[in-house]
Amino acid sequence: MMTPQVITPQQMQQILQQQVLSPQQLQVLLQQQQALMLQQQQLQEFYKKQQEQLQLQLLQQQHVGKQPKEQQQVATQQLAFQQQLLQMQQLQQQHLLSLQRQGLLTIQPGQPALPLQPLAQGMIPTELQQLWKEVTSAHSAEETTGNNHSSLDLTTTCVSSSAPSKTSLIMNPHASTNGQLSVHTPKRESLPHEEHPHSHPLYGHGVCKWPGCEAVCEDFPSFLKHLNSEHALDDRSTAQCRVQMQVVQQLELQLAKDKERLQAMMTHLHVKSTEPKAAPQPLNLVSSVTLSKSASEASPQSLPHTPTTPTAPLTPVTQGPSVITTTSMHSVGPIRRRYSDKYNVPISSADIAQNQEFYKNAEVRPPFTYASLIRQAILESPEKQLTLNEIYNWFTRMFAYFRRNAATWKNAVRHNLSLHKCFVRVENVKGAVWTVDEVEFQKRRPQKISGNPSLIKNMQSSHAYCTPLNAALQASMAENSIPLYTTASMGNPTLGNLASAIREELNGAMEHTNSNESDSSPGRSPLQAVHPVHVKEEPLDPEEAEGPLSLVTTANHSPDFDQDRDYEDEAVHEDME
DNA sequence: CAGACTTTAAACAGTG
DNA sequence: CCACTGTTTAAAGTCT
Repeated sequence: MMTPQVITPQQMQQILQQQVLSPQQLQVLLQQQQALMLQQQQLQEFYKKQQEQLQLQLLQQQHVGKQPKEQQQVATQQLAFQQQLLQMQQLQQQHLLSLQRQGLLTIQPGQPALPLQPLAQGMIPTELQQLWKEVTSAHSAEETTGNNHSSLDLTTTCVSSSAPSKTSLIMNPHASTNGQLSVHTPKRESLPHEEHPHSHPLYGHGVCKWPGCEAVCEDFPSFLKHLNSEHALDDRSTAQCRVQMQVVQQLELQLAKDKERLQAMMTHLHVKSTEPKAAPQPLNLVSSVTLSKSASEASPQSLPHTPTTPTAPLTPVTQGPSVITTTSMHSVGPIRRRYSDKYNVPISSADIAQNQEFYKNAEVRPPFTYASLIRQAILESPEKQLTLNEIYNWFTRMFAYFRRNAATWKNAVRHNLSLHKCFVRVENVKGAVWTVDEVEFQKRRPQKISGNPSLIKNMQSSHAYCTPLNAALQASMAENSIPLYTTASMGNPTLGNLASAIREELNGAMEHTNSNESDSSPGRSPLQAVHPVHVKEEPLDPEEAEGPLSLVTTANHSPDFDQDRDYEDEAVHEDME
């Protein structure tokens, strides 16, 4: 019941500054959001039915094609089909969740979300990196058709090819209200809460399901009261609606794509099912199971004591559509992964910098070693030296992930400082500060980042085993998510710094080449030029909140920003939101 | 398989 | 005594 995807007032402000909806627009959006919930249910049903339908068809095909060999092929294809369908189901949910969170994090309303450009492919947090890679390889052919994000004509794509009449029947099992699947523009009459007097898409299990809310409401009237008071037509709600709208758009876009894909598969099987070539993803039927399993089981392992992810293991992906949890991050990101090994991703500092915004807001574990992060923290400082506490502060400032489990990662930081020769402790007038011995650091560059065992295990279980199956899902996630990350503000002066550090890490990990540009001039990435601010201020005073930096992270209790202890308690606070 | 490396945990000492 | 800092050891896991 944690609500990690809280949208902070500051974020709200930012969003609102971009654009504000008119009440009319808001109305429409509200309806759309409600309809989205319905859509989800309908689509779930639809996919299930569709799957059954497919099985029937394929069985028939088997009967027709007598030869055993042929049957085998068909069976294989069938399985692949089932995978695809399962994928789509999961995709629906995952996508909703993820986008919802991501959208809340970094969406910039004024900016069109649709130009799906691979802006941040190198630095996409955690799985998104993999996702992106797989997208670009597996999905690259699919040119973005997605301008008509608003139309979800299920009836045309999937259905038409094979079983038009039947599918349309099963499409909406509880279509008592709208007869056909009017996914696109929800009709007033079809709103769920009008079907059932006391059911509301924004209300379930005694909690308000307004994105980021989850206030407890004992009964429906109190919920309505809450809804009217807390989510009235104001700036905040407006902005949240905007976000939700983008979520919907992305979902629709993705769905359209996957439908297309499915149709292609179906068409392919229908027309030439005797073709020697097997289905696209013949390998692992288990993977669909594994996917959800790994998502739910691996998470607790990877974040053993992270109060932020309690819902991850507990919330199966098959939850109701309106449930928004940390699962939305799809394994919550604790997967540490190098970007370079398997994929030679060109990495631009822009990518990195843009991604930093993500890490500042999302509790995703940054895919960098402690040593790299520490080094970067130090190099970012005006005098290339930091006290331990300042390093702590940098971590919490720059990475939402490090606002929790302070005992753990702080210990790790200290451990790294002591352990690595590249970190040199210097006695200062005011105490001891830590510096970086760049030579030493470079020495250890060539080796690869391995990272947390459990994390890696997690990654492997979910990636290696499930890769083929996940392709579509991942593709969709990546495709839709990436732009969202990248739209965030670029004004942070330290972006370039971290960017360089990260680039550093990447360079080292990739080729171990040309590693001088970044390390010798830590803050001088192109991005930094835009914002020359930071480096000047408060070399030693951790209490001082640094203007641009603190605004996102401090959300609920900005004054205490630099006191890490607050972050440990943050779970409690955030739950109140 | 060994070695290098990272992460996490924990014990311990010194200091204010 | 406590909290913080810093050092050190150990275990577990990955990667080459």
